[in-house]
Amino acid sequence: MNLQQLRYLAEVADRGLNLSRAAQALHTSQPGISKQIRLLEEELRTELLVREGNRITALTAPGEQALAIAQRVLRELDNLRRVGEQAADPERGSLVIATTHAHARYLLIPIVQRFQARFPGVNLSLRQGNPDQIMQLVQAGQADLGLCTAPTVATPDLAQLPCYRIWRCVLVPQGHALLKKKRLTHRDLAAYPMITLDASFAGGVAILESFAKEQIQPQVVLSATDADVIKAFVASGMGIATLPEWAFDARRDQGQGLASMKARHLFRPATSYLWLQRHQYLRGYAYEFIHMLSKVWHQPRVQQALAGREPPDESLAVDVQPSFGD
Amino acid sequence: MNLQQLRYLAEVADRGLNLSRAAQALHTSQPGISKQIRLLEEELRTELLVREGNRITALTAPGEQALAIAQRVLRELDNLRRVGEQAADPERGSLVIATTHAHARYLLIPIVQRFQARFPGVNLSLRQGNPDQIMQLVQAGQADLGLCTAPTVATPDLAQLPCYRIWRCVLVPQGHALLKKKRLTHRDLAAYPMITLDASFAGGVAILESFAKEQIQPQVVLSATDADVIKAFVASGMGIATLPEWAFDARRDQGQGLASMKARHLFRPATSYLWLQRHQYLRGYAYEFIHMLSKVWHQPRVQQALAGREPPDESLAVDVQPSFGD
DNA sequence: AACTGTTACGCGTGACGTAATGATG
DNA sequence: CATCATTACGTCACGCGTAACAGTT
Repeated sequence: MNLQQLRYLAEVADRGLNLSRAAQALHTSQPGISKQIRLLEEELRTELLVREGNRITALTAPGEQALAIAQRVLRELDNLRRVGEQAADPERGSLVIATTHAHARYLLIPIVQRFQARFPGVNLSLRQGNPDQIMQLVQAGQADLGLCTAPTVATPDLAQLPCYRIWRCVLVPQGHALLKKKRLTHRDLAAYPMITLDASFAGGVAILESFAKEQIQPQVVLSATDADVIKAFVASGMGIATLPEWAFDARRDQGQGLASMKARHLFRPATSYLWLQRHQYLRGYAYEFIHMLSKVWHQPRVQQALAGREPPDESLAVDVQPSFGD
Repeated sequence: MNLQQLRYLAEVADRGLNLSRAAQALHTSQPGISKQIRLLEEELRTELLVREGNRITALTAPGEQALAIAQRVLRELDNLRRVGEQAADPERGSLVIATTHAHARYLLIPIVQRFQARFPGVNLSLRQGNPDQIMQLVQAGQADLGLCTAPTVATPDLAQLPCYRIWRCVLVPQGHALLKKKRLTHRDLAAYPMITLDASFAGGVAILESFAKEQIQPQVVLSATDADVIKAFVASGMGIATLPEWAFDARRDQGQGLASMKARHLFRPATSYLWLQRHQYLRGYAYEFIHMLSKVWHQPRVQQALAGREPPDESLAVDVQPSFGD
């Protein structure tokens, strides 16, 4: 039994049960993979792979379990490496954050700047995606933390830290008829074509549900995953939209022919969460980053949430104060 | 990075940070251990052990974390081996059960017999101890399952499955004055010297608390960890005792000059739990054994409890029906 | 043919054990 | 001097790569 064997098994599974590709990905020879996996099977006295002819078509039942174990072990080895890095140089390393366009563009920019100034040695990278993709990245250990509203699929092994409370406003072109209204209603909005967030975003779904509750059918002409795209469409007169309040920058967006209207009485706030893999070691600066995101989440509380068995209280989510640091 | 290095690290920690003893325990040379640990430290670029002169006196902070990781990895490797064994021969293997004397002697005997008949290839072994020791065995992976009332110390990573509801009876010598009473009271009992379970047993503590609630001070002359010892003392006239109802065998114990009296109105039932290490793979026959213990705990429910984040409902504990299969 | 996985074989690294050295109470 | 840990060194095994082979599409 051998670490390589576990690495090989995991990689083979990752590459669609193709030894050649796994070998390629690991920069090693293909017979080596074959041999080591056979040795592992021999030691366990169990076939892990289903071989048909000269193909591998599936994992056996014990193979599935072995794979799960291998993945856990490999994750722990990653953690061990991080422990070393943390001790060797706490200020140097990398941090991968998976989040949505809107969070990255409007919330993270000032935070990222402060973080970079504080930790110039940390290689910070952002990955964008929809909530499902974000969860997947965090789950797989390809991102250290995720930041987005709750996704449509349940995922185990992820801790869910309430972070921001997101109020929506309504975005209209300047000079739009709605601007004369003192207090918007669902019915007012439904009179105009609407642009929403993609259904993979909780924000998008929540808005639609709030209309459904009023028994009103809004006319959705387009859905997008990018707040800037939505703005551009609204500016071009294609319709009105809802956006997080902090995604509207009065200073700049007014120059683009846009105006925003309060809508807190129409839409309940969404919550965006910080997502962490329970079994992934976090570098010290990752805790610092989280603390910069929300003062609520200092290191001991994060660790408690990671260890804890029930999700933390929703009320820990804080309102976002608009700050355009760019 | 290497499995051996992790094994060595764990063993060194286990042997009081003594390389020589670790080498001895692992049937290998002492310089080998030294070398490998240094290699690991070199790779992580961090000292894991605190060396003073030519002694190792402590683990560094990263060393502590590395040790924890190493232990998790080693546990997973154990699991991997078990997966192999399970697949290779589901009916052959070993099963270690840690429990108290009373459970072993009065509850487990018939179950063990049935289990042995069903799985003659399984090497079943029982380890006795008080609840704290039992938890420790399960926690360390030295026992596959524990069966006892709740211990005095909290332990993480253990799942706690309510199993039995234990009613107590009062044990007196035959012809004892108390036998004339129709319905016992705390005050009646306090008039006689009493023999209790050791304080490390929840049972022992619970009985004393029930007296405390009545503001009555029983006169405890002796505490023991063994139901048979208690019986012997009672038979010899040293005092009266409380015992689980099923620990009194009318057929046999009456011959020994003992009698039992109902006391369900005096003492609330205790709950005994099945304890499982959340991260330890259970062989198929282990689930069978658990099912024999209590029909309530079939495999899917056990697995759910292992994965679940909150302890299962207390009401899953069932009354024990006395059955003396020996 | 192109692509798969397995078997055969030779090479070199690296883990191990023995022996020697160093350090400490 | 007994008891540790570390350094030095020779040996052997094992993991790896190349090459040849075998089974599918």
